[in-house]
Amino acid sequence: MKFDDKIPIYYQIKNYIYRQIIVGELAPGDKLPAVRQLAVNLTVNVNTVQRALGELISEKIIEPQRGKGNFVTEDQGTIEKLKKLLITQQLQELYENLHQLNVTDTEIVSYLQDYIAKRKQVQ
Amino acid sequence: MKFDDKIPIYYQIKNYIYRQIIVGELAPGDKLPAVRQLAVNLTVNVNTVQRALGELISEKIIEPQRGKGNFVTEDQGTIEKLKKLLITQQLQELYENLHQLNVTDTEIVSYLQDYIAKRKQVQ
DNA sequence: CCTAGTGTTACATTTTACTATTACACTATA
DNA sequence: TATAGTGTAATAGTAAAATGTAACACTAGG
Repeated sequence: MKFDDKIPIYYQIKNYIYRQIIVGELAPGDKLPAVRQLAVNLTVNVNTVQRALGELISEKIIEPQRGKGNFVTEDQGTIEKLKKLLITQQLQELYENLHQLNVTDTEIVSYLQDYIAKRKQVQ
Repeated sequence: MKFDDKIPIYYQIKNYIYRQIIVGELAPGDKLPAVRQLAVNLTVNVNTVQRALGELISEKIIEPQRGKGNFVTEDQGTIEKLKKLLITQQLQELYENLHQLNVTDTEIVSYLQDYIAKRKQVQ
């Protein structure tokens, strides 16, 4: 996996697992790959994987079972809330960053529409 | 100044100066605060400021004059290009991150509109 | 010429993320 | 009960960002 060298790897792994859970690649109750396997897949160290998982455990997104593995929470509400939170965070980041560049509300929307339209042309 | 501890400080300083130039707080030809003064203002080390300025110099956004100071480029075109680049980068980041969460093009736009509408209510 | 203000650079040190390695604890199963 | 698969944790080492400090080079003005 390719990482952004401006952001801690453990943090990018955390978001990677967030995404898998939200899109259903990892369904509620599913067992995650073993930490050593994840480390190999992502070409990072076990401790780095563990640091990411540790935060997911604190947030009750996954539940560890010693000797068995890590499992996605069965609580669908938690996952729904997570998805909404992540979306809102993304929107907030865009909004604040563009406002700091003196872009107005209406411009933000129209710029986004232009951007999406341009993407479609290319594809 | 408050920094995000997930992103290098020098990088955040670079973006901070980008913003000041784009919104005109620093106009073309303006002299930036002295590096030691910037270090005090931002409560960071001179070398950290210098690292941020070094990249801005490489990008021709500012021009150093030894013994005098650092000056914003007089080339308005460079600044315009920079603004467009930053906006596009922000849009791309939002787009890709939300798509990874299985959010469709139309949903992205409507979520953004909702977000802006909600912000207005609060204010 | 001297001094204050400026950019530039170098060095040692500290901090943190990450790695490599090893060990320990628990579970399931042959 | 032995073994393989799992999570958990500790230790030591490396790399990069950031700091503290100092020195050097250039400019302007008295």
